[in-house]
Amino acid sequence: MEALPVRFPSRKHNHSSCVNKLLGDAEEECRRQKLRFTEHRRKVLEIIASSHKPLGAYDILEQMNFSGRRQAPVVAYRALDFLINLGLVHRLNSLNAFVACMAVGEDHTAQFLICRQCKNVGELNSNRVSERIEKDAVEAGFQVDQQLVEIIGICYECAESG
Amino acid sequence: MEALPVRFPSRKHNHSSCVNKLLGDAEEECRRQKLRFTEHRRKVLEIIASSHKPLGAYDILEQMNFSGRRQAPVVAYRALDFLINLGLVHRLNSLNAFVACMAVGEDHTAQFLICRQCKNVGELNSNRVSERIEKDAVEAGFQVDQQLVEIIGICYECAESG
DNA sequence: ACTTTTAATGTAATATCGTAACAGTTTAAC
DNA sequence: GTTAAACTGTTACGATATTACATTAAAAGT
Repeated sequence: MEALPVRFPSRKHNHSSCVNKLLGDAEEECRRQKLRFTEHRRKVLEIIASSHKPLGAYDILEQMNFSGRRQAPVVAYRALDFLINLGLVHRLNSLNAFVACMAVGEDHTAQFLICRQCKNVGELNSNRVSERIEKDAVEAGFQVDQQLVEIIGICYECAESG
Repeated sequence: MEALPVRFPSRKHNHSSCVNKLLGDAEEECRRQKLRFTEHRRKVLEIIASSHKPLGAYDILEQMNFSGRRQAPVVAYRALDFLINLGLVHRLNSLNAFVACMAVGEDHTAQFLICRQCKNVGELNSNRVSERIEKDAVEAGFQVDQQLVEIIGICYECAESG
């Protein structure tokens, strides 16, 4: 059996490189799709990618004060919508918050692992889960467009350190 | 293989009997656990149970004007918390809305089937899904406390009628 | 190059969802 | 009947998200 693709941010992983990777992916994806990767969008992605803890829209907004000026909420939401549509950012419905995607471009279905202790969020990309859901829904007469799976619990590192 | 337990509200199901069943279950459950099934709680449950479409807290509030007087939001939220803890009501995170439980007392894990056309919500109680999620999360080093699964798509009846 | 069209931004206002705090009342337990 | 616990009433507020519309910037067509 092949390994289950899971990304949970380790305490010691290299953060700046993972931010850079995501920005690079974003640029490439925008070039490919002929979309504009504007200042706002870059900034929002950068802010989200710099945290593996989910951020609320207003948290993001607070970090957008480059020009000293406070931006209107809609500015953050517009950039978020864009990034979500591109698959670079995910929305966590149970938290009204946002995280960077950890599996860009892999045509993934994601299940989110939300640690209620350290608040970090990981991404489980289990096709077995998504296929099981798909199959059972279809068997129940339901045609699936979208799956939202959020799993709340305790991550490995938190379990270890008590 | 045994049948997959799924409840999707048919267009022709008997609504008043399903409301009554839920109220009965609630009364019994409260008696058993020595909890108080107060006016507010009964009313909120009745309102939710009378709709298979998810209702927002403020929708519910609007229907609570028995005494002609408008209740404060907190009144609805308090009743909802109570009913959710009892397992009589579920919260749909993707919609900020609430639906009555369709499998009271069955010690169920639920996956919600949300029809984006008719807006009805069904409940899939697939142990295969919940076990698959549990297993894969554990394999990924994550200890699961709670699963939130919301499936968005088109229900059988809407698919049939185009 | 310049016009047209489309996309993105700026800005204000407002809608929607949810909670804190605290005084008062009812119910259950002793 | 007194005490303790749970529930209610009320006010205020905090948090999340969208609408609407005027303006500016970029891309596409000629």
